[in-house]
Amino acid sequence: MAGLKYSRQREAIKEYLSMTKDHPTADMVYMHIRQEYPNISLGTVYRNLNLLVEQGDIIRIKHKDGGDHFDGNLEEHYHFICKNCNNVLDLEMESIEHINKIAGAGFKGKIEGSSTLFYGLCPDCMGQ
Amino acid sequence: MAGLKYSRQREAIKEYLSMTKDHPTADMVYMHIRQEYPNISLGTVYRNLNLLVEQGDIIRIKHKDGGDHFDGNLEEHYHFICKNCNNVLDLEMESIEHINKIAGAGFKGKIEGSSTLFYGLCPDCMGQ
DNA sequence: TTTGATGCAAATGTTTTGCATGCAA
DNA sequence: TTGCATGCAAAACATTTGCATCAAA
Repeated sequence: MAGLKYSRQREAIKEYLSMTKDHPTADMVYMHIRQEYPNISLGTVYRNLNLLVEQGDIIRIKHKDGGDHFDGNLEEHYHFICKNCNNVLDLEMESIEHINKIAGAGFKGKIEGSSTLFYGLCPDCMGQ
Repeated sequence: MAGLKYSRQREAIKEYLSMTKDHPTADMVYMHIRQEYPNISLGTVYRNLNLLVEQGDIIRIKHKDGGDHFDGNLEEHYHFICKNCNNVLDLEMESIEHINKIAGAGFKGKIEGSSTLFYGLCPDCMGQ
């Protein structure tokens, strides 16, 4: 009954997010896909981004300023936001999945996961 | 030159957030403060919430659905969001501050902090 | 053909802002 | 008095949604 149909727009969005190392917002995705599909609408971009997040094909990153950012990199990794330039970077670091056990220790509910966002100054902004 | 002036509205907001165990949104804060100050405007609530976050008097929690939530509890603690009822709960758990060191290990920038959000099912939603 | 996906535009929900007035210092 | 804070309303954003049409299956 689910019945998901193929759409080239959705494929293009997924493809773009899996290739880029940026962490674009919905609007940035829209701007990019528009180069290939000039008629695509922002609504379609939003619909597909939500769909892809639900399916687990991409990750949604809640950003302090403006809207959400999206990431097509499915390998376990962590994000860093520079408080100066606001860029989102990938961090190369060992897993911190153990924090879920720590959180679950005294909790009567069920911890299914967690999302961590690191912040500070990125390499480029270090020298002021 | 900053010159911050006293305002009873701001005090009321701060007071409310430091007392309640809920994690209200801007609108919920507005509704509550309105009982004491019927003329307060939503704009004032937003202005003061932003101000208090900047000053470190309260914490902003980015929630999946709808707007941000706010917390006046300044002691180090962690938050949990139930994927079923969407409530925000405080978690009693040991510190996981060490993850900042882990993140900083191979990073050329500067990690100043992090925010972690746990999610899953809360005790009330466990039995369906 | 049947039904999900799209483009377009209008609608929604949240947060910010301009401005005249109020109030703290 | 000076100038930050407020109330009000309009504006700015980000995101969602209704609907007629398009295109997979």
